[in-house]
Amino acid sequence: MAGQTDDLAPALRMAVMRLARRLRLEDTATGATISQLSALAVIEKFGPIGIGDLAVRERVQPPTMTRMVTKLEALGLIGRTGDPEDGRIVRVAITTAGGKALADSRRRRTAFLAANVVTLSDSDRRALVRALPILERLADA
Amino acid sequence: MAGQTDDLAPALRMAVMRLARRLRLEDTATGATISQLSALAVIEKFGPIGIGDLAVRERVQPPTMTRMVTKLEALGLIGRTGDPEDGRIVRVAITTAGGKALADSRRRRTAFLAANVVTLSDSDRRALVRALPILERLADA
DNA sequence: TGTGCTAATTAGCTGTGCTAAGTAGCTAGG
DNA sequence: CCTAGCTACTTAGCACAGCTAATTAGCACA
Repeated sequence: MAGQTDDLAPALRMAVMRLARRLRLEDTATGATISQLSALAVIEKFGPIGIGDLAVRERVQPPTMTRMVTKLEALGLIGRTGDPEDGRIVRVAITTAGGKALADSRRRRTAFLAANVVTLSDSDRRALVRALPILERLADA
Repeated sequence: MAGQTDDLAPALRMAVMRLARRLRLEDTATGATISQLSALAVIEKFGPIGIGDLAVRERVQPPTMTRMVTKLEALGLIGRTGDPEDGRIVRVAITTAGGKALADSRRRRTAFLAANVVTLSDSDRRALVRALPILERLADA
């Protein structure tokens, strides 16, 4: 048992990286990429939001977010609006097309994982449900 | 309960991607990158291995692996050797420098996750231990 | 011999991360 | 008022890692 928990961090690390890479592959049909859609989801949730705040939430440097925002805007999925009170701030908000794309892609992107999740036993699924908030906490640590 | 499991796939997807991105950031001091070290670990484990097999194991296309191998060789972490029986095959094996680098980096790379894992309750840790093989299975599905 | 298959590579594209440096706007002190 | 410094974003340029398409080299077999 000691060995199990001692090895937990490296094993978890490897499993998460592998699964992430696997999930990344299941994208591609969408037009937008995983990272773009992740940012889009944050934009949808947190309304008109500044580039810097968005970068912090996505744990990315501002220039990276500028580039992603530029691409999302070119795709018509978001709109840039200036802040009326502070001319330095550029706020971005999701468009109706963006919301639709997000909903569509959510369904599609989840398909691979869902298809495999349904093959799990109830016990395994419960274990994942239990582990999920812990993973989220680790990601935000 | 139904809601929990219905939402499992998308929520898990998001958590895994976020954690993976976070882990990627904790690298960088190493000299080699996450992907390179991941490949290096496979090379260490599976001895002299062909580029194609390596690519399959890492779920990557052959050209990607060729490039990574080239870089690892330039760093002196692996060596290329031809297969005596089949001239098409290029086998790679880890060097002593590579083994050392791998051991060093494993310690370092795991630090972030380990540091946060120790703050978890025993119950949470057990939940992760339980979920780990399931994540691995999903990654390999 | 030569045809077809396999393994690896090369070439070139895209996306995503970074840092450094530049621009535009706000804010506070003189 | 105006300038000095700070903040927000952008631009420019680098590296890595994924991909596909096309090429090179070697094997196998008729």
